[in-house]
Amino acid sequence: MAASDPPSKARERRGRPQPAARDDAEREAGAPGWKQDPDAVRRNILETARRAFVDKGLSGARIDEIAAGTATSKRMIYYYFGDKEGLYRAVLEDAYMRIRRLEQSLDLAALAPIDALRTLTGLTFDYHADNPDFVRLVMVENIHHARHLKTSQSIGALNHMAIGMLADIYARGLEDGVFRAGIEPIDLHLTISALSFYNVSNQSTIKQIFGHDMAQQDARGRRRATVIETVLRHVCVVEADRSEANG
Amino acid sequence: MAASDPPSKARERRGRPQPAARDDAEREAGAPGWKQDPDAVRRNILETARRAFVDKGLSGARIDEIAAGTATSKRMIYYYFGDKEGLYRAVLEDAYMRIRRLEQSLDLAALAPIDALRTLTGLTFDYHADNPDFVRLVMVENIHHARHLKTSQSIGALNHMAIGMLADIYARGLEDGVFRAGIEPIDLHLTISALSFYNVSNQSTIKQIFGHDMAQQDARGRRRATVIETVLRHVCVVEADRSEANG
DNA sequence: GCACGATTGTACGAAATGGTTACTTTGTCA
DNA sequence: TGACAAAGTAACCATTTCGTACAATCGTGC
Repeated sequence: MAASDPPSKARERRGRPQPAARDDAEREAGAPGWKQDPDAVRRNILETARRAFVDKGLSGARIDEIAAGTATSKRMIYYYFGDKEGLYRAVLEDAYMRIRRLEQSLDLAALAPIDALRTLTGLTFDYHADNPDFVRLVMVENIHHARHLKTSQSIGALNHMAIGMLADIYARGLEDGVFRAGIEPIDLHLTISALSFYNVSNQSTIKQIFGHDMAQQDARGRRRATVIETVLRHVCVVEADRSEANG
Repeated sequence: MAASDPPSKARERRGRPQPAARDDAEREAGAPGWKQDPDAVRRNILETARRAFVDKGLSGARIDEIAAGTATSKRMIYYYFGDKEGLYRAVLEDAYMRIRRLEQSLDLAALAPIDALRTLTGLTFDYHADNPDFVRLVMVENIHHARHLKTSQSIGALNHMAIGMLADIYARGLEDGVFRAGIEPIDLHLTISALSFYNVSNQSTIKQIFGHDMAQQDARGRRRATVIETVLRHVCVVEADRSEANG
């Protein structure tokens, strides 16, 4: 196997190759030297690819277009990611890693159950609205029956901890007597997710059919409040203080 | 323009061509004669194409595969639909026509506001669950930024009447004093839609990540009740009789 | 039954696309 | 300074895929 071969899994495992990459600034300046920064090249490719997959879907995205959008070349895409599916899987894994990191940074134990639920719902809503790329990637993956999620090593045993957090909040709320009994945490998660996800995923068709632009700031703000209110009303025993919903 | 040319719009408008098509039964029997049934051929193509687009997306679906799945040939696809996008648009239009027809057949004026809302929500949930193809088509269309919805003549001014019905139900509920004030019908629609849609659209990833199969009958039934309950709790002034949700 | 036009299967072509090879450029160290 | 290895590029190749030309087939009116 020559050095210029596309990296096999064995090769990748053995040790990370050290390709050189022009730093963007240096490249534009036309400076003769470049820094060796494989990670930057990887990230650059990943970001460009994400935009493409998110915009056109897996089959719709074109490797040549992605290559043209990067600071490097098609050769490097195959060098780092093997093939189109490998690139897509890397993009997907990256997206899930991010949301996982965010979840891990959350600590709602200090808040009262109702406030914790309000906060978690608001954050979930905001995350979706602020990261349409993530939403669209998940859409694409669902179109493909989550085939890549299945085969991905790193996402395989992901098991979002959102459920764990929700279960915790819910248990505390039950104990305090502010939440009603008989609700499954997964069900609660589905409700929060659905209301947050749909707002981004179906923006285009909704706008087209109803002329209602959910991306607009004020529409988004109002919708956010409604979603939080809906979730609280669903869980709370009595109509608790949900005057103004905030994160 | 020769007779074998793909039909231009002008030609289609001038008069429907009358292609012959073997009836499935006759074809399998190897009978020499066939009935001329262009509509059946059209429907057959449309149905096969829908399955393909729904399964692989717009770019992922292959014309040759679709042709192989029909009772007729690729030639006829181009004969009737011009090109791949034309075929896709026809599939999309067909899907929206169906849901529109369903909506028009609804008459909830006879029901009390709460019952009407309960019924409408249940029907919406059921329609989505029973027609995953429709849901996936809308997903695909959203991936493509509703580009084809924009350019479609027949869907252009669709303006779902679901909003109108909701507005009516809501107004009556307000009058009766059972619904609280300050809710936008469009907002209500978004909530119902989101909760119904997500359950189908994200089935694959949810199952993969949480091991929760939303297609399962009992899970679906429980979810249905939850969705109805959520909507009612959102709208009703007090916790109305929502013991067991039924359509 | 026969001619004619409508309908359909086959085989093909051109463009696009994923993937690879051969070669140049750049950094480094004796 | 010059040779060598690592990194990068552009041209290339094989295959797929959309779309079409052509001729064979079939129903229908005379």
